Amino acid sequence: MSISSRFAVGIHILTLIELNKEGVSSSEFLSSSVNTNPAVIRKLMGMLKKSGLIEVRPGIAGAKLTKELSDITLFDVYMAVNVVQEKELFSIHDSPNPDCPVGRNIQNTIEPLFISAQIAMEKVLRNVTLEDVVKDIATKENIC
Amino acid sequence: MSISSRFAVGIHILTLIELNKEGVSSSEFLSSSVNTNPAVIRKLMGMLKKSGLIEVRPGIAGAKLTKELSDITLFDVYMAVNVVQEKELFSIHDSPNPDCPVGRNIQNTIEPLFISAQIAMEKVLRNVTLEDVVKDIATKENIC
DNA sequence: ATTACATGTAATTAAAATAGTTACATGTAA
DNA sequence: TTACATGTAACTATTTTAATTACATGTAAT
Repeated sequence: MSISSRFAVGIHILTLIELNKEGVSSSEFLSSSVNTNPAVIRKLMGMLKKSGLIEVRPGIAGAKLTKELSDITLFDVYMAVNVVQEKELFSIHDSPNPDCPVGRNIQNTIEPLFISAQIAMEKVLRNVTLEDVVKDIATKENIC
Repeated sequence: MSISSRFAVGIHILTLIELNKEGVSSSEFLSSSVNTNPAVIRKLMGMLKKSGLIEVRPGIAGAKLTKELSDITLFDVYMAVNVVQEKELFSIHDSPNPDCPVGRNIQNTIEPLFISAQIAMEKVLRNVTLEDVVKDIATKENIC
Protein backbone atom coordinates (compact mmCIF):
# COMPACT_ATOMS: atom_id res chain seq x y z
CA MET A 1 0.00 0.00 0.00
CA SER A 2 1.06 3.56 -0.55
CA ILE A 3 2.13 6.13 1.99
CA SER A 4 -0.70 8.56 2.68
CA SER A 5 -1.04 11.60 0.45
CA ARG A 6 -1.03 13.69 3.62
CA PHE A 7 2.68 13.95 2.94
CA ALA A 8 2.22 15.37 -0.57
CA VAL A 9 -0.53 17.67 0.68
CA GLY A 10 1.70 18.86 3.51
CA ILE A 11 4.38 19.83 1.01
CA HIS A 12 1.75 21.51 -1.14
CA ILE A 13 0.47 23.57 1.77
CA LEU A 14 3.87 24.75 2.93
CA THR A 15 4.92 25.63 -0.61
CA LEU A 16 1.78 27.64 -1.13
CA ILE A 17 2.10 29.47 2.16
CA GLU A 18 5.53 30.59 1.01
CA LEU A 19 4.48 31.65 -2.47
CA ASN A 20 1.49 33.46 -0.99
CA LYS A 21 3.43 35.15 1.78
CA GLU A 22 2.11 38.58 0.83
CA GLY A 23 -1.43 37.26 1.20
CA VAL A 24 -3.43 35.39 3.81
CA SER A 25 -3.20 31.59 3.72
CA SER A 26 -6.40 30.49 5.39
CA SER A 27 -7.52 26.88 5.43
CA GLU A 28 -10.11 27.78 2.82
CA PHE A 29 -7.54 29.35 0.53
CA LEU A 30 -5.21 26.39 0.88
CA SER A 31 -8.00 23.86 0.42
CA SER A 32 -9.05 25.44 -2.85
CA SER A 33 -5.56 24.91 -4.26
CA VAL A 34 -5.26 21.37 -2.94
CA ASN A 35 -8.86 20.74 -3.96
CA THR A 36 -10.10 19.23 -0.76
CA ASN A 37 -12.11 20.11 2.29
CA PRO A 38 -10.95 22.96 4.57
CA ALA A 39 -11.27 20.69 7.61
CA VAL A 40 -8.74 18.31 6.08
CA ILE A 41 -6.35 21.22 5.70
CA ARG A 42 -6.97 22.41 9.23
CA LYS A 43 -6.09 18.98 10.55
CA LEU A 44 -2.84 19.06 8.61
CA MET A 45 -2.19 22.63 9.76
CA GLY A 46 -2.50 21.35 13.31
CA MET A 47 0.14 18.71 12.65
CA LEU A 48 2.50 21.14 10.95
CA LYS A 49 2.01 23.56 13.82
CA LYS A 50 2.68 20.89 16.41
CA SER A 51 5.97 20.17 14.69
CA GLY A 52 6.89 23.83 14.69
CA LEU A 53 6.84 24.30 10.93
CA ILE A 54 4.07 26.87 10.81
CA GLU A 55 2.42 29.37 13.06
CA VAL A 56 -1.36 29.43 13.21
CA ARG A 57 -3.66 30.88 15.81
CA PRO A 58 -7.28 30.19 16.58
CA GLY A 59 -9.48 32.98 15.35
CA ILE A 60 -6.73 34.56 13.26
CA ALA A 61 -6.81 33.83 9.58
CA GLY A 62 -3.73 32.48 7.87
CA ALA A 63 -0.66 30.38 8.49
CA LYS A 64 2.95 31.52 8.35
CA LEU A 65 6.14 29.53 8.06
CA THR A 66 8.30 29.67 11.17
CA LYS A 67 11.56 28.87 9.39
CA GLU A 68 13.39 29.65 6.22
CA LEU A 69 12.41 27.43 3.30
CA SER A 70 15.93 26.12 3.10
CA ASP A 71 15.66 24.99 6.71
CA ILE A 72 12.67 22.76 6.11
CA THR A 73 13.39 19.38 4.58
CA LEU A 74 10.91 16.94 3.14
CA PHE A 75 11.81 14.71 6.05
CA ASP A 76 10.56 17.37 8.46
CA VAL A 77 7.24 17.42 6.67
CA TYR A 78 7.13 13.62 6.49
CA MET A 79 7.62 13.41 10.24
CA ALA A 80 5.14 16.19 10.92
CA VAL A 81 2.27 14.60 9.08
CA ASN A 82 2.88 11.25 10.64
CA VAL A 83 2.64 9.04 7.60
CA VAL A 84 5.20 6.45 8.65
CA GLN A 85 6.19 5.52 12.18
CA GLU A 86 9.82 5.10 13.18
CA LYS A 87 11.05 1.64 12.23
CA GLU A 88 7.64 0.75 10.89
CA LEU A 89 7.77 1.33 7.17
CA PHE A 90 7.59 -2.44 6.81
CA SER A 91 5.41 -4.56 8.99
CA ILE A 92 6.50 -7.93 10.27
CA HIS A 93 4.06 -10.71 11.09
CA ASP A 94 3.79 -11.24 14.82
CA SER A 95 3.78 -14.52 16.68
CA PRO A 96 5.68 -16.84 14.34
CA ASN A 97 6.18 -20.30 15.80
CA PRO A 98 8.90 -20.26 18.51
CA ASP A 99 9.35 -24.01 18.13
CA CYS A 100 10.78 -23.51 14.64
CA PRO A 101 14.34 -22.20 14.15
CA VAL A 102 13.09 -19.86 11.45
CA GLY A 103 10.01 -18.81 13.36
CA ARG A 104 11.90 -17.88 16.49
CA ASN A 105 14.55 -15.83 14.68
CA ILE A 106 12.96 -14.33 11.61
CA GLN A 107 11.76 -11.16 13.28
CA ASN A 108 15.13 -10.27 14.76
CA THR A 109 16.87 -11.10 11.52
CA ILE A 110 14.59 -9.13 9.27
CA GLU A 111 14.01 -6.07 11.41
CA PRO A 112 17.44 -4.41 10.99
CA LEU A 113 17.27 -5.01 7.24
CA PHE A 114 13.90 -3.32 7.01
CA ILE A 115 15.11 -0.47 9.17
CA SER A 116 18.11 0.21 6.96
CA ALA A 117 15.90 0.27 3.88
CA GLN A 118 13.62 2.75 5.61
CA ILE A 119 16.54 4.91 6.69
CA ALA A 120 17.93 4.98 3.15
CA MET A 121 14.59 6.23 1.90
CA GLU A 122 14.38 8.84 4.64
CA LYS A 123 17.91 10.01 3.90
CA VAL A 124 16.77 11.11 0.46
CA LEU A 125 13.95 13.09 2.06
CA ARG A 126 16.43 14.75 4.42
CA ASN A 127 18.43 15.99 1.48
CA VAL A 128 15.62 17.88 -0.20
CA THR A 129 14.33 21.17 1.16
CA LEU A 130 11.20 23.12 0.43
CA GLU A 131 13.44 25.66 -1.23
CA ASP A 132 14.22 23.02 -3.87
CA VAL A 133 10.52 22.46 -4.36
CA VAL A 134 9.70 26.13 -4.68
CA LYS A 135 12.58 26.71 -7.10
CA ASP A 136 11.44 23.85 -9.26
CA ILE A 137 7.94 25.26 -9.43
CA ALA A 138 9.33 28.69 -10.19
CA THR A 139 11.28 27.22 -13.08
CA LYS A 140 8.24 25.49 -14.45
CA GLU A 141 6.27 28.72 -14.23
CA ASN A 142 9.06 30.71 -15.89
CA ILE A 143 9.07 32.98 -12.89
CA CYS A 144 12.82 33.27 -12.87
CA MET B 1 0.69 3.05 6.94
CA SER B 2 3.03 0.13 6.85
CA ILE B 3 3.98 -2.07 3.94
CA SER B 4 2.13 -5.38 4.13
CA SER B 5 3.63 -8.19 6.15
CA ARG B 6 3.28 -10.37 3.05
CA PHE B 7 6.84 -9.27 2.40
CA ALA B 8 8.12 -10.53 5.74
CA VAL B 9 6.10 -13.71 5.40
CA GLY B 10 7.48 -14.24 1.90
CA ILE B 11 11.01 -14.07 3.26
CA HIS B 12 10.04 -16.39 6.08
CA ILE B 13 8.63 -18.97 3.67
CA LEU B 14 11.62 -18.98 1.33
CA THR B 15 14.04 -19.20 4.22
CA LEU B 16 12.18 -22.12 5.69
CA ILE B 17 11.96 -23.96 2.37
CA GLU B 18 15.73 -23.75 2.21
CA LEU B 19 16.40 -24.87 5.76
CA ASN B 20 13.90 -27.68 5.31
CA LYS B 21 15.21 -28.78 1.95
CA GLU B 22 15.57 -32.38 3.10
CA GLY B 23 11.89 -32.41 4.04
CA VAL B 24 8.60 -31.49 2.38
CA SER B 25 7.54 -27.87 2.63
CA SER B 26 3.78 -28.04 2.23
CA SER B 27 1.54 -25.05 2.81
CA GLU B 28 0.49 -26.62 6.07
CA PHE B 29 4.07 -27.06 7.24
CA LEU B 30 4.95 -23.48 6.28
CA SER B 31 1.80 -22.05 7.84
CA SER B 32 2.55 -23.67 11.17
CA SER B 33 5.90 -21.90 11.29
CA VAL B 34 4.48 -18.56 10.19
CA ASN B 35 1.49 -19.15 12.42
CA THR B 36 -1.22 -18.35 9.97
CA ASN B 37 -3.73 -20.08 7.73
CA PRO B 38 -2.52 -22.51 5.02
CA ALA B 39 -4.63 -20.67 2.44
CA VAL B 40 -2.72 -17.47 3.14
CA ILE B 41 0.51 -19.36 2.49
CA ARG B 42 -0.83 -20.91 -0.67
CA LYS B 43 -1.70 -17.51 -2.02
CA LEU B 44 1.83 -16.33 -1.31
CA MET B 45 3.23 -19.50 -2.84
CA GLY B 46 1.30 -18.66 -5.97
CA MET B 47 2.93 -15.24 -6.12
CA LEU B 48 6.41 -16.60 -5.48
CA LYS B 49 5.83 -19.23 -8.14
CA LYS B 50 4.59 -16.67 -10.64
CA SER B 51 7.81 -14.73 -10.12
CA GLY B 52 9.88 -17.86 -10.66
CA LEU B 53 11.29 -18.06 -7.16
CA ILE B 54 9.82 -21.41 -6.25
CA GLU B 55 8.45 -24.45 -7.94
CA VAL B 56 5.11 -25.82 -6.77
CA ARG B 57 2.73 -28.15 -8.51
CA PRO B 58 -0.94 -28.79 -7.91
CA GLY B 59 -1.46 -32.09 -6.19
CA ILE B 60 2.18 -32.51 -5.28
CA ALA B 61 3.14 -31.59 -1.75
CA GLY B 62 5.94 -29.14 -1.13
CA ALA B 63 7.68 -26.17 -2.65
CA LYS B 64 11.28 -25.99 -3.84
CA LEU B 65 13.49 -23.00 -4.54
CA THR B 66 14.34 -22.59 -8.21
CA LYS B 67 17.53 -20.60 -7.63
CA GLU B 68 20.48 -20.51 -5.34
CA LEU B 69 19.87 -18.61 -2.14
CA SER B 70 22.57 -16.14 -3.08
CA ASP B 71 20.70 -15.39 -6.29
CA ILE B 72 17.51 -14.30 -4.57
CA THR B 73 17.50 -10.78 -3.17
CA LEU B 74 15.00 -9.26 -0.82
CA PHE B 75 14.01 -7.05 -3.71
CA ASP B 76 13.00 -10.11 -5.71
CA VAL B 77 10.73 -11.18 -2.88
CA TYR B 78 9.38 -7.67 -2.44
CA MET B 79 8.45 -7.54 -6.11
CA ALA B 80 7.00 -11.03 -6.07
CA VAL B 81 4.58 -10.43 -3.26
CA ASN B 82 3.42 -7.18 -4.73
CA VAL B 83 3.51 -4.99 -1.66
CA VAL B 84 4.48 -1.73 -3.36
CA GLN B 85 3.82 -0.75 -6.96
CA GLU B 86 6.49 0.82 -9.12
CA LYS B 87 6.72 4.57 -8.45
CA GLU B 88 3.91 4.33 -5.96
CA LEU B 89 5.49 4.04 -2.56
CA PHE B 90 4.17 7.54 -1.91
CA SER B 91 0.77 8.64 -3.06
CA ILE B 92 0.13 12.10 -4.41
CA HIS B 93 -3.24 13.81 -4.17
CA ASP B 94 -4.94 13.99 -7.53
CA SER B 95 -6.73 16.96 -9.06
CA PRO B 96 -5.06 19.90 -7.35
CA ASN B 97 -6.30 23.24 -8.67
CA PRO B 98 -4.85 23.99 -12.13
CA ASP B 99 -5.60 27.69 -11.69
CA CYS B 100 -2.98 27.91 -8.95
CA PRO B 101 0.72 27.93 -9.81
CA VAL B 102 1.39 25.49 -7.00
CA GLY B 103 -1.62 23.32 -7.80
CA ARG B 104 -0.72 22.91 -11.44
CA ASN B 105 2.93 22.00 -10.79
CA ILE B 106 3.12 20.24 -7.47
CA GLN B 107 2.58 16.75 -8.84
CA ASN B 108 5.32 16.99 -11.43
CA THR B 109 7.67 18.57 -8.95
CA ILE B 110 7.13 16.07 -6.18
CA GLU B 111 6.94 12.87 -8.19
CA PRO B 112 10.65 12.51 -9.08
CA LEU B 113 11.59 13.25 -5.48
CA PHE B 114 9.30 10.52 -4.22
CA ILE B 115 10.60 8.13 -6.83
CA SER B 116 14.22 8.65 -5.84
CA ALA B 117 13.36 8.03 -2.20
CA GLN B 118 11.62 4.82 -3.19
CA ILE B 119 14.56 3.72 -5.34
CA ALA B 120 17.00 4.36 -2.52
CA MET B 121 14.95 2.11 -0.28
CA GLU B 122 14.73 -0.57 -2.93
CA LYS B 123 18.46 -0.42 -3.52
CA VAL B 124 19.02 -1.62 0.02
CA LEU B 125 16.70 -4.54 -0.62
CA ARG B 126 18.61 -5.39 -3.79
CA ASN B 127 21.78 -5.69 -1.79
CA VAL B 128 20.57 -8.30 0.63
CA THR B 129 20.13 -11.91 -0.40
CA LEU B 130 18.30 -14.77 1.24
CA GLU B 131 21.70 -16.26 1.87
CA ASP B 132 22.39 -13.36 4.23
CA VAL B 133 19.13 -14.07 6.00
CA VAL B 134 19.80 -17.78 6.36
CA LYS B 135 23.33 -17.16 7.60
CA ASP B 136 22.09 -14.74 10.19
CA ILE B 137 19.57 -17.24 11.47
CA ALA B 138 22.24 -19.95 11.50
CA THR B 139 24.44 -17.71 13.62
CA LYS B 140 21.64 -17.04 16.06
CA GLU B 141 20.94 -20.74 16.33
CA ASN B 142 24.64 -21.53 16.79
CA ILE B 143 24.35 -23.90 13.88
CA CYS B 144 27.73 -22.89 12.52
C1' DA C 1 -21.36 43.30 23.39
C1' DT C 2 -22.49 41.60 19.14
C1' DT C 3 -21.29 40.22 14.64
C1' DA C 4 -18.44 37.99 11.29
C1' DC C 5 -15.25 34.85 10.38
C1' DA C 6 -11.29 32.00 11.40
C1' DT C 7 -9.20 27.85 13.68
C1' DG C 8 -9.74 23.51 16.48
C1' DT C 9 -11.79 19.20 16.80
C1' DA C 10 -15.06 15.44 17.13
C1' DA C 11 -18.23 12.29 14.89
C1' DT C 12 -19.68 10.04 10.75
C1' DT C 13 -19.18 8.03 6.24
C1' DA C 14 -17.45 5.37 2.10
C1' DA C 15 -13.80 3.22 -0.02
C1' DA C 16 -9.77 0.37 -0.09
C1' DA C 17 -6.40 -2.88 1.77
C1' DT C 18 -5.08 -6.40 5.04
C1' DA C 19 -5.20 -10.82 7.07
C1' DG C 20 -7.83 -14.54 8.32
C1' DT C 21 -11.31 -18.16 7.46
C1' DT C 22 -14.12 -21.50 5.08
C1' DA C 23 -15.22 -24.17 1.24
C1' DC C 24 -14.50 -26.54 -2.69
C1' DA C 25 -12.65 -27.50 -7.40
C1' DT C 26 -8.60 -29.43 -9.45
C1' DG C 27 -4.52 -32.32 -9.72
C1' DT C 28 -1.42 -36.37 -8.38
C1' DA C 29 0.08 -40.70 -6.61
C1' DA C 30 -0.53 -44.88 -4.15
C1' DT D 1 -10.90 -45.06 -5.86
C1' DT D 2 -8.92 -42.96 -1.93
C1' DA D 3 -6.08 -39.67 0.38
C1' DC D 4 -4.15 -35.53 0.32
C1' DA D 5 -2.02 -31.47 -1.80
C1' DT D 6 -2.46 -27.09 -4.38
C1' DG D 7 -5.38 -23.44 -6.55
C1' DT D 8 -8.83 -20.19 -5.90
C1' DA D 9 -13.07 -17.81 -4.79
C1' DA D 10 -16.14 -15.84 -1.43
C1' DC D 11 -16.82 -13.81 2.92
C1' DT D 12 -15.52 -11.46 7.25
C1' DA D 13 -13.47 -8.14 10.67
C1' DT D 14 -10.22 -4.69 11.24
C1' DT D 15 -7.76 -0.71 9.99
C1' DT D 16 -6.62 3.39 7.42
C1' DT D 17 -7.67 6.97 4.42
C1' DA D 18 -10.00 11.04 2.93
C1' DA D 19 -14.08 13.61 2.84
C1' DT D 20 -17.83 15.69 5.13
C1' DT D 21 -20.69 17.87 8.55
C1' DA D 22 -21.26 20.23 12.66
C1' DC D 23 -20.09 22.95 16.24
C1' DA D 24 -17.15 24.84 20.05
C1' DT D 25 -13.61 28.19 20.67
C1' DG D 26 -10.96 32.33 19.69
C1' DT D 27 -10.17 37.11 17.65
C1' DA D 28 -11.03 41.56 15.74
C1' DA D 29 -13.92 45.14 14.09
C1' DT D 30 -18.03 47.58 14.44
